[in-house]
Amino acid sequence: MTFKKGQTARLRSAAFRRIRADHQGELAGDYVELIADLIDEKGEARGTDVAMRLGVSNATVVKTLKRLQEGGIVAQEPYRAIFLTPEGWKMADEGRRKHRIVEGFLLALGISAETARLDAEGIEHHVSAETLRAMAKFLARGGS
Amino acid sequence: MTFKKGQTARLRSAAFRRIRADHQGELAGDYVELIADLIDEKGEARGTDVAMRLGVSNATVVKTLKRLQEGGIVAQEPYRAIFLTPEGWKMADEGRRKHRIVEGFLLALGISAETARLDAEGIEHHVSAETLRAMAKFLARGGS
DNA sequence: GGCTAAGTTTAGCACTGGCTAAACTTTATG
DNA sequence: CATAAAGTTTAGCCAGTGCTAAACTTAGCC
Repeated sequence: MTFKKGQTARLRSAAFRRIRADHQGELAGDYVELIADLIDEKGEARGTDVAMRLGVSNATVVKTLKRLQEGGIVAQEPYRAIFLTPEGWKMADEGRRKHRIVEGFLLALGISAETARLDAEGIEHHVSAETLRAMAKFLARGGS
Repeated sequence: MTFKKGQTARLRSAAFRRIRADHQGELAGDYVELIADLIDEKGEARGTDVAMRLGVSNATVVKTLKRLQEGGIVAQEPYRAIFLTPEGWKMADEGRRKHRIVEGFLLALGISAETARLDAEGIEHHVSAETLRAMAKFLARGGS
């Protein structure tokens, strides 16, 4: 996504550009959070578990992990469990924090637990720092 | 995609499945809303305007419009302006309604106008009917 | 130790959504 | 009314994210 600037810098397009950028990081975020959860839960993350929880095939997981590995976010030896690099852990923790706030916020709004979980997963990657702060504040003062 | 290793995995993967489905419709939604806005604003929607506002190239717009045309959402003759089918208008109106609610909700939360606009664009496609209802209700009672 | 089941990776395909460059059509101007 | 400018389309490339089927590795069990 190399947009060489110049007269192409239209204000209106900023939002859509950001969304496309968000989507790029979204998949990485989902993988990393999931891997972190699996490690916390069961001590290790295996490709099959990741595939199952994301609802994709093993092959897709392998391919994606390869990209994430090149990005220095995860580490893995062939046929072995998946680990997170320090960078990966940082990303996972940020993601989980965001997730907690968004889901908690939706619950405070009166959304059902099931929907809150589903919606939070989608919304979490599109929430700016400012909005996240507002949600946290809303939560802190008990949803009013 | 046969995972019967328990309900937990199935439930978790549902969220990610929905997000992938959302993303598919997201692009269509963006195009259609934008085209509707352009028609309302200037009487017609041209490819160049769409490209400019979305921040993508003309060629990308042409290719995407072709798919949307096959989906019966937009109509266009070569070298002419873009129109929406009745289906397209329905989609655009729903999208704009959603958008208004989400953006209004963020403003009511105390988010700045600029951020509200940006975030709403991203969030709008991931908000369930239930959450949208809650946001509308929150708005209706004046943000409390 | 050897077999088999489970788990993992590779290979190859499809589609989406980006891009640039070049060709073509429409429109505006002198 | 001819031609240049603006707008649009086509062609061809690339990367990401999904899939299935087949090959390979690891692990569990006689």
